Amino acid sequence: MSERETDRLTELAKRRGFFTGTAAAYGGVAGFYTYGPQGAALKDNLEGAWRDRFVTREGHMEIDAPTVMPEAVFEASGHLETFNDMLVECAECGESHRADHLVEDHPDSDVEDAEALPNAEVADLIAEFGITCPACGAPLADEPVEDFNLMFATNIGPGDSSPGYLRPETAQGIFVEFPQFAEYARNQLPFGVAQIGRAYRNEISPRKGLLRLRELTQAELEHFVDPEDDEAPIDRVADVVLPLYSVPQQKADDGELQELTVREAVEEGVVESDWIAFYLGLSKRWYARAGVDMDRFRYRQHLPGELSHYASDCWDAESEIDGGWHELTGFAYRGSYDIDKHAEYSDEDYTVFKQYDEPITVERPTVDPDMSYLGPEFGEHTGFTIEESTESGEHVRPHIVEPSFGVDRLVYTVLAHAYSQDEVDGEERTYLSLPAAVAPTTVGVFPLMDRDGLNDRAYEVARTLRDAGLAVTYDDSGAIGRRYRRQDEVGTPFCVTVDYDTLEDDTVTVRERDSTAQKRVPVPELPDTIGALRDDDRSFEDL
RNA sequence: GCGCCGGUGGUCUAGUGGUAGGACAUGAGCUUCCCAAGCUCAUAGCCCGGGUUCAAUUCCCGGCCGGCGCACCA
Repeated sequence: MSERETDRLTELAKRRGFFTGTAAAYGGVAGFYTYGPQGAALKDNLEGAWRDRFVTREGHMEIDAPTVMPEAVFEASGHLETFNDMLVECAECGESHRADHLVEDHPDSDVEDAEALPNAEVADLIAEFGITCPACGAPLADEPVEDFNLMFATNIGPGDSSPGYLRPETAQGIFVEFPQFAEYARNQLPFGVAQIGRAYRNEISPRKGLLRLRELTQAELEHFVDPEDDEAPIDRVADVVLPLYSVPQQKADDGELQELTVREAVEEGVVESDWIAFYLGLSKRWYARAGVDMDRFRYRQHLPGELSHYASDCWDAESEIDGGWHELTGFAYRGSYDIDKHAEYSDEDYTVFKQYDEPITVERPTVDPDMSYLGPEFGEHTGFTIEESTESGEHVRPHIVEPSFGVDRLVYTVLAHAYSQDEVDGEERTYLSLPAAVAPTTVGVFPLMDRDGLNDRAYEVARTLRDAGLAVTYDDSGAIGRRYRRQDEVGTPFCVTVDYDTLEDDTVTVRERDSTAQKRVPVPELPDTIGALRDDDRSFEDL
């Protein structure tokens, strides 16, 4: 898609009600978009499709956690520390730099983790090394080092004694409640907990419409697995071909993708975790059905320096828009990092009890003194004993496999990949070739003429289709061709027209968006037929 | 956050130191028996604040928003 076409998409999105910048009446605010009726419906359908695929059909649990969490949660998760950038601003040119990076990169410096130091100390080091602004060369010695945290801060209740943050990812809402969710899973690994919800990141400079937002929607799945015993069910997706862009390929710098099946990727070790490989396969199929163009799609492995603080390996699903690649989903292998941290910072038990096949006998020191009795009697000389005991299992910390989908980016990709133009009867036509299952409206219903009872009959047909649970738009304004074009622009896959024959034989025409072909269908069959077309149970050609 | 460019009805755009014109879209009506036809009428606009000026949509400064480049993207 050319740059020009992206501009056209943005224009169409605003004009037709997919998305628009928020609060334009007050000058607008960067990084926030409001979905109009079409966009909200599309997004809702994509979320529904995600839920169907990654929750319902996998037997996982879906939960709904708050968007505001107390500070302690993010102390434990590491976001308070690592989601924080140390910035120093040059007084001369105004350029902002990562203060910790400047200190670490200085030739005289042996500091390796400046980010862990207090800001004042980093400022002192800048002065000590005589570090100058990389942009203009002015000394930075007297400039303060300030935190810029990408989390939105707030206060819980009155006053500032109880700080909280808007979550930067939905995941922590799952991790922090892990003990409870494990209980719901009857303490049996593996199990998955999913959540669709908003997350917030106070981006320095949000851009590119829906691709980089300050308030975004994530669909995240945290799959808790036993790293020793649980194997991914890759047989289910073994033959799915993955377009892989691994670290070695990225370093080779020729941009070549490696096309491997899921099974090959695992067996050849290109994708280290069989669980990650499984989700790459499952997701690829799902993306294709959701309307992502598989010719503009790849899985790219994170480079070592790119990995998040919690991840040991990560693959991103990326889509191509306007010649650039954009992340859609991160498939991260988080190890047991998150529940380790919450176990460490809280008093909760973040383990699952794993029963051995055979109980084992161990010797270990036990201490269970009754100090109220022993203390006064023996003073310091309270001892402990070694006892033999039988253990039937052990407490383990599961590893976490996390597919984390950016819903807004998916919406944008699907729209960009659906954007199409062709010519009908010598007239240029713009249409969105959205899959019927995710299109905001499934069927448009029109009277050929707004008279002679056609309108009343058409309205009845629309009513019938709505009663069947279909998303219907009724339109009786202007010429029929104009109404077709309107629906084309919002991606409505089918249009039903009530004409004079309808009054005679109770059939209507069904017109398909992409081909503009038409077929006659009896009205009584219409709800089932349209429903089957939407669900891909029937094809238009076979009508 | 920095630099460059931009901001005129819902959308696209013309133009001006004396408050604006078009196209498309939308609504009403006429016409119209399947793909943005035509006619009539109607609704609707100079991003915000400050400065210069008798007068600012226009010139200047700042802000906000957008595009591009840089930085950033846990």
